[in-house]
Order: sequence, then C-alpha cells, then structure tokens
Amino acid sequence: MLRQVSAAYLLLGKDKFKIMAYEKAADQIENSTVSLKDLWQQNKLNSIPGIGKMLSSHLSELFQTGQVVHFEAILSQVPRAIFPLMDVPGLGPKKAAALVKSLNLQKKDTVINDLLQAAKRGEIEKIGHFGKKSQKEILESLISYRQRLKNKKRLLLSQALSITDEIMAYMKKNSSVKAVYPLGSLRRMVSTIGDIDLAVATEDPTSVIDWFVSFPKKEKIVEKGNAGATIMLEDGTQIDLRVQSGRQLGSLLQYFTGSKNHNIALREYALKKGMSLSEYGIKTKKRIRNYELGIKNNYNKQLNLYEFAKEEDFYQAIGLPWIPPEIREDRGEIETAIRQAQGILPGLPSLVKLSDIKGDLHIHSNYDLEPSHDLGESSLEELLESAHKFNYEYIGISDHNPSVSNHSINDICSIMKRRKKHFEQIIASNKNTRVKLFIMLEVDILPDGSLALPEEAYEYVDAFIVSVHSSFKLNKIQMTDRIIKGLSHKKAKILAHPTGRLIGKREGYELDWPRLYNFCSGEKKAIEINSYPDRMDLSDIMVTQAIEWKIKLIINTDSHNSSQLRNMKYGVAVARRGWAKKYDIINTYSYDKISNWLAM
DNA sequence: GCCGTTTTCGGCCCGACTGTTTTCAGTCG
Repeated sequence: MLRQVSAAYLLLGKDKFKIMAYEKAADQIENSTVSLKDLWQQNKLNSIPGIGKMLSSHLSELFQTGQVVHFEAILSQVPRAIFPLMDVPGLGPKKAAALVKSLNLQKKDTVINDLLQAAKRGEIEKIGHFGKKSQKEILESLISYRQRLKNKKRLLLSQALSITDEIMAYMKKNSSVKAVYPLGSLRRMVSTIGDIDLAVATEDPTSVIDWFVSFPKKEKIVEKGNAGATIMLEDGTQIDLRVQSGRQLGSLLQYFTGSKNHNIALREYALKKGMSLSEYGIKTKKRIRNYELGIKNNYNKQLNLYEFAKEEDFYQAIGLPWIPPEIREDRGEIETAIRQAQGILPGLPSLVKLSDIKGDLHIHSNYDLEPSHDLGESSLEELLESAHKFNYEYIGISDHNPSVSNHSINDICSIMKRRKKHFEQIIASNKNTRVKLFIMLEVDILPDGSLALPEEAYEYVDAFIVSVHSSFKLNKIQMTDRIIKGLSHKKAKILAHPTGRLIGKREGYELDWPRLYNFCSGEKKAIEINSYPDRMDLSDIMVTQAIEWKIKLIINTDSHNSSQLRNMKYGVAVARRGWAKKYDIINTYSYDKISNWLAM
C-alpha cells in the first residue's frame, strides 16, 4: 500500500523526498523482523526507522478501521489499473500510467492481458516516447512475467550453488578472468535465491563480458554494458555479472554482496562522515589524509577516488570492522559495528562456523524398523564412515518410529530392542572409526499431543527427537498444546523442523511461538535448525528470536543418505544469518557434554 | 515524510543501462 501511495505521489508530481520516504518505509517494513501488527499493539510503530509521526498514525488507522482515508484519497486520483502493471519488470509508475491513459486500460483485473493484446496489435509504438523497441521489450516482459507467475519460484540455495559452480567453471576458462566471486544473496547464504550475482576481477572487461554473454546455456541477453551484463537461462534464472579491475575489487565485493538495505544504511552512515561510497571506492568532499582512513597508497588522483583492493580495507576506511556477509541485512549489524568501533560491548558476534560442528543427531539409517514414514538409504556403517570424514565426534541415528497401526505394543518393543542390539554390535565390531553413537528416534507427535509409541518402547533409545508429520491445519492453540505436550516427555529433547515449512510448497503451521519459546527455554529443550535444503527450518529470523529467549539450538541434516551429511553447511548458514554464536548451538559441544544434556 | 553527538532546518545512497531524447527520463538493484 505504501508503494502504491508512493507511485501515486510520483504521478501527482509531489515532492521527490516524500516519495522516497514512502518507499523507505515500505522497505523497512518488508525487512522488519517483527510483525507490524505486534508493534502497533505495543504502540511502538515508530520504532521502525523511516516510520515517523505521520505514517504511524496512518498505519494505526489501517489496523483500527481496515483502511486509511488519506491513502484512499490519494489512490483515487490515479487509475487503479497501473498497479498490476508496475509489477512487470521494466514498467514503473510513469510508463504504466502512460500506457493506461493512452490505451484506455481501465480494468485492473485484466490489464496485463489487455496490454499484451495491445502490444501484439502494434498500438504501443504509436504512443509518444515509446517506439518499436519499447513495444518489443514490453511484449517480451509481459510474456515472461505471465510465465513466471505460473511457475513462480525462487531457487533453493543448494540449486543456485550448483548452477553457480557451473558458470564459474565456465568463466574461469577465459584467460582474462583473474578471479570470479559469487556475490549477492548467494554470498549472504539466503535460503532462497532470486538471481545469481557474479563479480569478475579483470583488466580486460570487454572480452570478459563478451565471454559471459556467450555462456552456452544462455536463453537471452537481458542487458549488456561496459560494467557488466545480465543473461537469462532457459528456466528463467537471471545471472548478473559485474567486472572491475583488481584495484577496486574491495568496494565491488562490498557493493555487490548487498543486501540493498545494508548498502543504503552503510552509505547513509558514511555520508554523515563526509564520505560518499560506491562500487568504485570512496569519494570525500575534502582531501582526507591516508592515515585517517587507516590505509596507505590507495588514492587515485585522476578520479579523486580512494580505491580498495580488499573488502576489509573498505570497511576499515569508514571506521568499521568487517561485517560477515550473512548478517548484512540492515538488522542492526551496522549499529553494532559502530558500537564495536567505539569500544562498546557487545560487538559483532563471533558467528558459529562449520568447523565448530562436532556431530549430527538427526540422521535416518536404512535399518528397517517398519516405520510409517520413509527409511534412510545408508547403513549405520556407511553413516559412521561419512561422519568420520567430517571429523565428527558423534552422531545420532533418529529413524522414524515403527508404524503403530501395523504393530502391537509387543511387536514395537521387540523391533526397538532388535535395532538397539544391532547398532551396538556394529559399534563393538567397528574398528575404523571413533565416532560415537547415540541411539535415537524421530517420534511423531500425534494431533492430540500424545507420542506415537508406547512408553515401553523408549527404553531402547538414549533420547529422541519429536516432530509433526500430520494434521498441519490445527489452530494456533491446539498446535501449541500439541507440541508442548509432545516435548514434555523426559527423553524428548529436540523439536525437529519446528515450523513444518517446505520452501515453495507448504507454509509452516500456526503456532504460539512465544509460548513455545518460553517452554523450551524453561525445560531445556532444544529446537532444531534443519539443514535439508527445502526446509531450512527454523528460519534465520526465528533463530535470532530463539537466541533472545536463551533457547538451545541444534543444527541437524535430517539426512536420508550418507551423502546428505554435507548439507550441514546450509543449516550453519541459517544459524549464522540468525547471529548464532558457537555456544548457542549444542552440537558444537563435546561428546561428554552433549551426552550429559541428552541424559538430563 | 523522516531525521539529528557538528543540524529541529535542510538535508535525504549511488550508479548502470536502455530508449528516446538532442541532453535526459525512467527503471532497476
């Protein structure tokens, strides 16, 4: 709504900075880690930067009455049909308004198709300031927009990384390419990736750009210039390339890593110190001596520009410590970095690293205990061997519980007993590894909150994980009661894939999170960060919340195959994005320490 | 409209690319 008002203001010729203020408020709300409605209820709307007296009163009105009289008055002065058009790449408020007016497009529900037909009939090129090329571009953009709406999807991080490997290998074949870096949301390790951003250091930009746009899997060249280019692959994925000389690489890496909001906030901060930041370096109004920037010999006299080959030096020049890419989201990292530079604690967190991880407690083996869900594909021996390669101290095998409908209580207990014995024999005879084993289980929490197995069955496990695999549609209260009840068993230590989301397929279920956090915090239950690429569950923002509640977190892979143990890096990425430190994550603990916790 | 350890007035991130202009406007990230 704020964006629509902003567009309307633009068309009505209002002050440019008022328009920007609305855009900024919209950005900040989108980027906010707390719900706007919660803030409103606490009367703290203007705790969001960019929302002041006026906007918070408008938003209060929205929450109270469902609409804002002032917004409606503004929006009624522009044709509504422009707003759907503004979602189409290449069309902004001005072009959308010109098209709607000239072609008399009134109906906002059909405007996309109406414009498409008009383009096909050749009516756009007749409008002033539009030409043949614009018409062609708009037509193509409309078609691909409709296409993408149909199979609308962002890439999973894992998918994006595999495409990126391919194109990076291709780029490296060009001898002018000195180095190539995956940047943007990829470098920040966001769970889903919109487009792929690459930077290349080179002294011969033209040849590198020509090479890039000749990538074999390219569907079309979206744009091409002196500084870079954009191509689109067959599946609609866009790849942006920027090229620059090594002398300016530091500022390019910084700029192209983003996020957009981080960069804006950083530039605003620097500007107050008289420094103007860009991907090329830093410009200052008056000549600053090198030592004031903390850097030597980086002043380019011809361009009146300070250049930085290293990203660390770029941050240092602004007076800040280097900020890890995963937390560059304008969620407080700049303020924290400023405080750190002033010697005020706590500074930026020392984020958990992949090498800190000492084990993985959510792994499915191929031992057939006749479960209601899927078995794993690898044997315990294979899993131990894989864990050994990662230098793990321990793993936990958390197979799905035996199906209840097909077995009597006695059957279940004998299956569980057999499995325990089988695992213990393997461990006893396995001389190849010192990886220790926890015999665990992943137990369904049934809709009424009871656990799937009878009490006697838990005698044969060290501890177990609980999770929800059915009845996702319970209401908030029922679902929260259910999970808390399930977690209340003494041996239930971990809540697995806590939101139940499947990225792009299923939203998480309704849950009273503060109540669950409070329970887990008090009862010392751990919440899982599930590393499975389409789960990534908890999300980064919820990791931050859980840490604020002093909840123990554990990063598991939910592997169904020994090769999936390597997915741990995705869960670690989520944890890092949520500002998790080593000791927020319990599988950084030694075997003894985690063993004690499991037995608690 | 928002915001403030140099400001309650006077600023507001910065640059690339495209198409249509004849020096720039619109859009994007």
